[in-house]
Amino acid sequence: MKLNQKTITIDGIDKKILRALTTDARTPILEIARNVGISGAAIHQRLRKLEKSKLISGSQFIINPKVLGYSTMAFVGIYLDKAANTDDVIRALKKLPEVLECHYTTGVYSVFIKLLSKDNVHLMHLLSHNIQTISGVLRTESLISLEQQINRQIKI
Amino acid sequence: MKLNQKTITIDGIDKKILRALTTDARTPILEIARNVGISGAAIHQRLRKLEKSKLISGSQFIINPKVLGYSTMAFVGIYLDKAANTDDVIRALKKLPEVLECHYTTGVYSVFIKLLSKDNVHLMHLLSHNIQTISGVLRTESLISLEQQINRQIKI
DNA sequence: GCTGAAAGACTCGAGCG
DNA sequence: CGCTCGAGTCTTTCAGC
Repeated sequence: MKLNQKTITIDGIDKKILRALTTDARTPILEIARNVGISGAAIHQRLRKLEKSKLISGSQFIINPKVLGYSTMAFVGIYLDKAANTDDVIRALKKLPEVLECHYTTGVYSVFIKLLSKDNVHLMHLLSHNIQTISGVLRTESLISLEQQINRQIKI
Repeated sequence: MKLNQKTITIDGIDKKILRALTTDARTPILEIARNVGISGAAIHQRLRKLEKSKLISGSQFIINPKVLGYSTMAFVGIYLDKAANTDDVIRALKKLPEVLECHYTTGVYSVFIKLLSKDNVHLMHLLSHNIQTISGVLRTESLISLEQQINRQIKI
């Protein structure tokens, strides 16, 4: 398999490593080693190669927001006025921990965000007090996720 | 800090553990142990408690899609016809590896997805050949992310 | 909820083919 | 270059308090 950046080649062993570690970042490397039939050190070296190539950009434990009381996910399209400084708006959005993603987008919105709130009251408060009050924001359009059925990374 | 599920309490040490491991899932537990002043075994036990409470729902290595040639992220709102079986549509979307998220939503769309494509040609192909051909799908509206400035988890 | 100890696993350097 | 081997460190489990 040929890749983009500096044409790294990943083989079946690399794929097995990636599949194991994208499912569970704490999978014992020796367990993978036994499955593919090479030493743990070799797996470790391949991992460093994959990290160096930027194919792996890190690892993280996944927090379940529901346990923290965050049960409402919403997507919000933001309209900016012509004079708005988009960078300033992004900077203001970064300060809101509830904002998980923020995108410059084509289409009717200038900025499109994904956020988590505790409930609809909290969402309304975020919109009216924290987002619509940002200088340059004209208005917003929200889309509430009632249920998320797919959440995954790109397949390797 | 009181939490939702069975009112688990997490203290400052738990927060430090979580902050370390949500940043890098392979952070040595003994390093965290030295920072907070208790034994590695104690950290480990707290981790098991956090996992048991479902506050931690797993861990994963993060794949950088750009290195795989996936450089276009898009959000697609999907209109379904009245007779459409939403579950069947979701099932069809699950088969497309490019679809990373899928939500039932309020508002004009029935289903809202986030997807990754290699480029605009690939995106157009996905829309016209793989998504708009799903039985029940009336039409779609796309929003292309030109740049993603925020990508994070909820703050602990 | 913590510690200490032991077995197994991780990580890194050195060196082989 | 990709592999193995081995030494030092880290993880994980368990008994005990």
